[in-house]
Amino acid sequence: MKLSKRGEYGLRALQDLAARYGEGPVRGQDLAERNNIPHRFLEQIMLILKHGRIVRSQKGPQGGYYLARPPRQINLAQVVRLLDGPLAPISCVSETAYEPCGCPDMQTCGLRRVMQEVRDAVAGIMERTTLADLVAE
Amino acid sequence: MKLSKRGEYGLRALQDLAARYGEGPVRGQDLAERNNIPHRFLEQIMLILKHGRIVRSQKGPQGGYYLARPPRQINLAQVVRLLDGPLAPISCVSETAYEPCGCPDMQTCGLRRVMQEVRDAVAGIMERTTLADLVAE
DNA sequence: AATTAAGCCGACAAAACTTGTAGGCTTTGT
DNA sequence: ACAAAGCCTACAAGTTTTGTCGGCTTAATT
Repeated sequence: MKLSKRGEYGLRALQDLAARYGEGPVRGQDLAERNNIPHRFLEQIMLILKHGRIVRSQKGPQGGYYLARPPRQINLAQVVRLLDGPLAPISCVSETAYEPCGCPDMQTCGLRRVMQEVRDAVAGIMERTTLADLVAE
Repeated sequence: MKLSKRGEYGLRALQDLAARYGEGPVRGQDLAERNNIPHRFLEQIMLILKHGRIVRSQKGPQGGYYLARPPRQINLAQVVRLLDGPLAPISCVSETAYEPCGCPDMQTCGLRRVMQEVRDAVAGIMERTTLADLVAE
């Protein structure tokens, strides 16, 4: 049930960007140092976030990264799905990556019911929480 | 946020054992076949569950595995923690395996607050759900 | 125009974890 | 004695994670 470092670093960097929203691009170097993230690793993560249209970037001196939308419009589920894949604990309850599981009868599978409940709880929290919520006091 | 096959297989086997609680030992072979689990892999998993005092076993012919306690007294959190480790998405919100994270200020870390919420939701469901609930119609 | 600071991109690599398999041992019922 | 089961350790292939590296492109500044 773990979030990868990639996911954690990405969310931390975005939290940082959200706190500075509207102040122009933030250097990857600064993001890395402030949040104790290996710089070159973070670079890769920011690239994924860029391709996922979560952030935009500016090249050259005074360049850096900034959020593609206001913090309120970016929720954690989008980010985690992008960096860590589906939220569901097992794929037979995944909304975004469904696959049948090996249980004898899917209708009566108690395990499936519970895992569905877990998925819904996690997705619920992550979908209603935005970067703005992370930054709010 | 995924559960490993090890965890999934273990839970499936326990669900099976719960459905047959009181009927004596169930052969590993049968558990494996009914639930589409590789037999030798399941053997390892059952061993972990045995050492974790979730199941007991009987050697020799007519031997097999059975629950160490009534299904109602075994919750999913115990099992998942044993087979898959801590429930917390990041270790700084783990009850069973706390470690400080790299965020600048732990008190004001919004990410930590949300991950705490996720952990509590997952742990809540898993702790209040027992093997008996899995089997109930 | 040259310099330099930044991000972009692909390749690579060590380490850890997952998902098993295999061999041989021990226990126990018949 | 025999056979059926679990116990235990070791190993191994494949995948994922967690990065590192080199070089390229873009753009601001001098």
